[in-house]
Amino acid sequence: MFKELNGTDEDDMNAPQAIVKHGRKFDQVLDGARKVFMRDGFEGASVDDIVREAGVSKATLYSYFPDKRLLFLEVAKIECQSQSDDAIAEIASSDDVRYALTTAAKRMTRFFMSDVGLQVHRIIVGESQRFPEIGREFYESGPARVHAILRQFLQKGVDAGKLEIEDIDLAADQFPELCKAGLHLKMVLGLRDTPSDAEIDRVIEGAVDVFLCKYERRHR
Amino acid sequence: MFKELNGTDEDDMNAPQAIVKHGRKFDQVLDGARKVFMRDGFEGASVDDIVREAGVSKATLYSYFPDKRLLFLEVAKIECQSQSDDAIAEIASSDDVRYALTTAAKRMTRFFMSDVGLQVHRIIVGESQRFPEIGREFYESGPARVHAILRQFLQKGVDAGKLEIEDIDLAADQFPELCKAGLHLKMVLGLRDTPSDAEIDRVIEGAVDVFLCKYERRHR
DNA sequence: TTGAACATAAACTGTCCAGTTCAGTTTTTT
DNA sequence: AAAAAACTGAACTGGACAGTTTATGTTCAA
Repeated sequence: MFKELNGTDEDDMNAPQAIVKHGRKFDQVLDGARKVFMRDGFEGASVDDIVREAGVSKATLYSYFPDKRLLFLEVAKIECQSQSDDAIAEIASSDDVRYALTTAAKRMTRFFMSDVGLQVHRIIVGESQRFPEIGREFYESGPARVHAILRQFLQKGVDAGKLEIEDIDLAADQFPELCKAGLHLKMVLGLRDTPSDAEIDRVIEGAVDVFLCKYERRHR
Repeated sequence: MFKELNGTDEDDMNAPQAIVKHGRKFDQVLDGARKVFMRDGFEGASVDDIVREAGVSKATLYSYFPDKRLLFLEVAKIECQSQSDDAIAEIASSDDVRYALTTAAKRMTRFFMSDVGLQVHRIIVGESQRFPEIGREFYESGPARVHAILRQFLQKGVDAGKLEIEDIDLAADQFPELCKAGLHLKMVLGLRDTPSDAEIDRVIEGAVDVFLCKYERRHR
């Protein structure tokens, strides 16, 4: 992705970023930007704040990134990737369906409720109007991957005769929603503090209960 | 709400707004602001746009509202109220639990997916950092009321022996989440167009199925 | 019909901030 | 060590925009 407009393709084989140029202090810039964007949002973050935080001159920043928007997109992309990467990993590790779902749900939910997870969510939602591509980027690298993995897991359960699901896509959409019950919106709006692990566990247990009550194959 | 800080309580009995002053063109201002805020978001909307849209002078606007933030808060408050008012109304009208849930869910969900509903959601989420009170205002007048009504409905079902629920608050949180499955986030991020009624009905049916499978009392 | 309250247009102030420029310094390469 | 490339800091530009002021016009109640 982001390959489209890349006229000057400096390093052929391993171009992790395009459009943006690299240099010695590239990572400093990215780290500073990440910190400030996550703290203040897109509008709230000034480029001067970022260069101060990054310990870099403004000219350097602008030698890497053509504008603030692209810098933000880069940061957001990285956050989104790290999200789904450590949030799901291997769900299929157990053949006890309930246990596997519970474990995956806990990891996922703890990320949803983390400071970074919430702030990414806030910014993406708030800016998705202004930057439509950021909404897609986020969706593809987060929710869509969760959906795909869950879908595959559920299909396996069906094939093994453990689950009974007519509409797997719907089910794969329902489960993550159930995991948010009551907590997520309140957190996003800043109406409560981080739930304890016990609280999350209770919600997850409820989610798995409801989910499996419907979809677990009746053993007779 | 918003009564707390009202030092100068001009009209005693019927003070629909406080802090803000009234005048002939008050509604014009509010309508224009509503339109522009809903189109462009808080940051994206300039006061000059609003007065142009409202057909009113800037000075007039500032004679009603001390600043842009309060104007936005007023508009948001009105939107939030209208939200829950037409979104839920009377759920308890039927004693067929499945039918009542389905009907209420359809109304609720259609609002979630409407342009206004989505835009309010986007703006509130995006600005809840900057204006913490707006998050609470929104939550109280929307989701919290849904929760309360649903809670009451479920309790009635339990009392009547139709439902069997250990944790009613959790259940009342789960149901609205189930109704969003797959659709809401995609809509918020602008990744798909408004779902057809049929599509919404399918999701709702799935939500009610899952929900009642767990919580409907087994009749034997 | 007069005067008080309301409204107007337009220019103005002050601030904030993205992005640029450039002369000079440091680092890397050869 | 010399040349090339990367980086710096600080000042500057230009534009956007919230909020104010002023001088003038309109409405309506008494």
